[in-house]
Amino acid sequence: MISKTQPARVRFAPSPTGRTHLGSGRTALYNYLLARQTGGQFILRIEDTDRKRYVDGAEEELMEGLRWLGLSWDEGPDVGGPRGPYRQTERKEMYQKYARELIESDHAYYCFCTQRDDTLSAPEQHQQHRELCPTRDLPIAEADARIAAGETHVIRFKMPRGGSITVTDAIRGNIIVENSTLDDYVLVKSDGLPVYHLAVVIDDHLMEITHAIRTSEWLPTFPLHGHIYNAFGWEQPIWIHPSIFLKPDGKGKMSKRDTEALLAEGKSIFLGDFEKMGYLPEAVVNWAALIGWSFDDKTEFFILEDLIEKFSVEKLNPSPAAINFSKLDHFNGLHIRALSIDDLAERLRPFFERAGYTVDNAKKLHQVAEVLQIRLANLAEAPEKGGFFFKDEIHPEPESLIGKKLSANESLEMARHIQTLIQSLPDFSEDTANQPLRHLATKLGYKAGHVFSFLRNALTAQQVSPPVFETMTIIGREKVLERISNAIATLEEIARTSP
RNA sequence: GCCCCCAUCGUCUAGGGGACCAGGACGUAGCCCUUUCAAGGCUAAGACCGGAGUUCGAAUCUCCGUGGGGGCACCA
Repeated sequence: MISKTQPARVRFAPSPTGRTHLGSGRTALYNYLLARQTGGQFILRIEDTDRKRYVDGAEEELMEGLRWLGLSWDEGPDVGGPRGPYRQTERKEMYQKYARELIESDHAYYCFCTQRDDTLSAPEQHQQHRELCPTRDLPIAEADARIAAGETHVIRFKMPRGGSITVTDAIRGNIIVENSTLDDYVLVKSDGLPVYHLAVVIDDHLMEITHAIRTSEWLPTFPLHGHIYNAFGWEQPIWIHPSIFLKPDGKGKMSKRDTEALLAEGKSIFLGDFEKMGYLPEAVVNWAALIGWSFDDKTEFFILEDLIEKFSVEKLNPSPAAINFSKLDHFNGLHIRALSIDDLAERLRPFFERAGYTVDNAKKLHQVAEVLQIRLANLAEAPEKGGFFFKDEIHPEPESLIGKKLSANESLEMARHIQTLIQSLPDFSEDTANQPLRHLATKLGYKAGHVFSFLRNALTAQQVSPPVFETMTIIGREKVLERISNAIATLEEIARTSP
């Protein structure tokens, strides 16, 4: 049982090698939740030791993504902190010092082998480095001399030949691995920078990390990390390995090709894309939290504050989970509906503006938000569903103004009656306008649907729209009458040519 | 090939020996509500991978299969 009262020091440690995935977002989220729940610290550490894969701007996008989700960190490269620096390339000297310690305690050795030895036969290529390396047991003094002479080298962990190691994951229990299946992993590269395995151990130790959350991709090298801890004689954090996300069909993890295919169908798993696709950070958080974690057998709607209170490592699910975009849409709808109208209005504003509409009337925006709220699966569809509210002129399809099974002349006649009635109405509320319009339909021998359908098309130029009365109220008397007379003009035109 | 992890409806999951002829959610279908679309309400179909054990009793424990996933870099 992981204590909720002992402050947890946790870290999210991504490498700036590309765009930030939803999976990273979830890992960051779980870390954040544990820190906030226990009153501990959430640390952001940039693992940038791979200079070849470094992508400019990735760090910025990553931070933006975390901020968008609402995950704030207490220590990190931008805000600093007592255990910095928080960028691994800035910690180079520390790693070298500790690596030397490992050499001197005979847990590691200098290796001068070339990166890929083509003189090796095929079977030898598959042999463990441990069995091949000529300098594995070279005296340190001799190795130092070769290094001083400028010979390129790496530092490798000296994996025991026999025995086994037990490492413990909080959601999977003990994992026992034979050392014979492990090899002499490189710890420090020839460029002098550590590889992940060394850096993570040293950093987590020095930063006093109490819980290390990372995905199950790290399980295969988990035993190595255990060995490194043992070599240093350090106490390990509580390890937590949630499973990775699988692509929507459940067949394997997301590849570059998959993410591109997703983009092509208007979906994305990049944190940086959700906002402009109309998703609320609240929905993404809710959705991601529930992939691989659950609270109970019925509660699914959570905001960040709920999750801080309710998250528990014990309820993490060890099996891999396929992501489900329709569930994201569902959560987005729930969170849109949970927003206050004012909040929704302000979040909608940029979407209307980006679509080219001028939104200078706050009251109108508020009304539009109110009427759109239950009709939106995401914010991005607002202009398409409610753009007509902001247009000066609309152009309904002429055919759409003709009632079902009615002639143009009949429709025209009905439209004129509607116009007269609307003009005489004190206002457009459902209470005052509904019955008169229905009576009108009955009196003329049409269906109520004919009347409403005409109004809908005349006022919105859409077959599908918010309810007519609310729409009329928002559009306003002047515009309503203008659009009706425009529609009548169109009908007159049609009636002239094909009555 | 070798190593590791995992295994309940199509998907996400509840379940930690009897409360389960297995509950919830998404999606799907139908119905209700209704001026369209939604939202909401109701209903339906839909799963314990297989085989041995352990036990009075197993979705739950053990083992073996099988299946799925991950990893085998001087990447993280």
